[in-house]
Amino acid sequence: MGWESHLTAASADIDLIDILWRQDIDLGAGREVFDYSQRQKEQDVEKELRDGGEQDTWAGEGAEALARNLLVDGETGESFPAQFPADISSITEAVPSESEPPDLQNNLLSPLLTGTESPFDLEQQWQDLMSIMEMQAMEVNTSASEILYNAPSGDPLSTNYSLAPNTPINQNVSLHQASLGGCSQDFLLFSPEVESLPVASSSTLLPLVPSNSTSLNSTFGSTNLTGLFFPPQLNGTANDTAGPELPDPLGGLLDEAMLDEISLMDLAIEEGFNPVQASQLEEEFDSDSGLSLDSSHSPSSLSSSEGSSSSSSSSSSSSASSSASSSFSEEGAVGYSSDSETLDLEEAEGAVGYQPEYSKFCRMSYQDPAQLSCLPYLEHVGHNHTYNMAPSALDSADLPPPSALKKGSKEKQADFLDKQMSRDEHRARAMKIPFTNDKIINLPVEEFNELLSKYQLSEAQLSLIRDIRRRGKNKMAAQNCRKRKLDTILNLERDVEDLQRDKARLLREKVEFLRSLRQMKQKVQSLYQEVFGRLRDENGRPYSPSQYALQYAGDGSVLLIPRTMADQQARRQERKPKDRRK
DNA sequence: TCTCTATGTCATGCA
DNA sequence: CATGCATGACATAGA
Repeated sequence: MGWESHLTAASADIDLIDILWRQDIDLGAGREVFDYSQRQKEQDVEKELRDGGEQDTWAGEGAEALARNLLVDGETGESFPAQFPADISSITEAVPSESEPPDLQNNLLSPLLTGTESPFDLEQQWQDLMSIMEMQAMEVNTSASEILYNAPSGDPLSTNYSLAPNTPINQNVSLHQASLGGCSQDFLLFSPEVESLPVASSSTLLPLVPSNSTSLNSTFGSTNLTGLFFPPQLNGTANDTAGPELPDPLGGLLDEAMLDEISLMDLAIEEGFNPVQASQLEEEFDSDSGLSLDSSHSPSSLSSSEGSSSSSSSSSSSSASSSASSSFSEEGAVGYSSDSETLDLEEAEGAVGYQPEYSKFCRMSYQDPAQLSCLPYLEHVGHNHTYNMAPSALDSADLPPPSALKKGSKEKQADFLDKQMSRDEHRARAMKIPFTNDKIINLPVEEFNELLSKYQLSEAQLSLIRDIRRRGKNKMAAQNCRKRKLDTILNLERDVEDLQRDKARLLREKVEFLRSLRQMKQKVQSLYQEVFGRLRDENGRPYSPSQYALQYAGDGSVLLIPRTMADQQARRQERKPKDRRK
């Protein structure tokens, strides 16, 4: 499909979003940029980013163009701002197309062409170019539907790039052999639309291939160089004239899944990374982390695999749990807080088992403290069973409650002590249990059984003791459990923070990679212009960029092919990744 | 009075 | 099987 049709539709079309996104892959712009629900919010950000300079322009230009109907490349979906560096704009204006008059091509000069440039320099540049292509091949080759790059493993310079034997224009002209005119003033730049060439067009082919290796297969598997060589600005100039859409081979360097997350986050990072804002943005990105998310921001880009912190957190929490448990044990907390509930004698005499309702119905004015003080177990009443109260605090906390002001000091104290006792302590007192709850609960089983054997206890007393022990242990267990749970939550929060930091760092690195990738593309582009501009036909005249283009074949050869064939091939190959995407 | 938090307790499962 | 521990669920007190 052509880009124009989509652009004219210009509505919220998913296909258009896909296209724009794909074409902006090499620009570092994520799919989110094209999300219409998000676009409005992002426009301001993008505007700021664009204003920030050329470095920041590329990231959001697709969406910007979509929103403003700016110039958008019909092939790549890439828009370009009106202001260009002079050299770039001159190039883009002159990029030839079928509808452009040929004389426009004369405006183009390779910016790198100089009369003093030595052939060695050119070779060096060509070597660089081939190296880049090889890198590209390694990344792109894995995709069957992707344009095939079968870069030669050998030294690129050792490759003999020659024209196909049956080309009507020239035969066996390698790039080395091609007459490299010095600084031709009327050097014509090529058009960026060219991508590749169909097999059937071999008769019109002008392959620059390694010696006799120009198989049609390799030609078929050739790769668009123009998308690689031309920066988005250049591609954008073909908007009005060009037909075929051109996938960017270098886009294959970037995993789609990875690029899915490029968006506001990246932009924010590139603007000047703010960890706090980044974290907030990440939360909006994130669909699975359980954090506050806004899926409307990027419905199509939500990566389904936000790093789960379960593993790390579980390990850390488990360790924390053990530490928490041990630390808790060190506290020796018994967990007896104030509880004024007590049992009456009736219960004390007749209680067989613990009845929770008793504490509600039997709230009573217990026995006279003076009497209780005579009981042997009362010597332990003052024992600090308060779970979270320091002994000194307990000792000094003898302020009587207002209700007890009229009572005697002894009574007040007893009342207070009574309130410090737990229900089980009250029950134990009521049942005349001859040892402390602390012992009941904390003694080891053997010692506990020994203790029980020392006394003649009724069945009711034994039952209560067992209940006290059970409840006491469970109380501590509950406290440990809650502390563990709290620690787990804290560890998870810490893990989330760490992961957010890691994510922000990775995004930062990604932006840097994209930036360097763009620079590399620009370099390759200039090298392409350099090489193409120095090619000469049998009459010593340069090839017209509107009619020919260089094409990188899978076997490492470079072909000089007619643009019409390349356009057809480009259309054919453009459909593949799109179908694959669906 | 309602809500929230801390704590105790029970039931249950596991070791 | 008894015991202890862990934990979810519920109840309750108190701020």
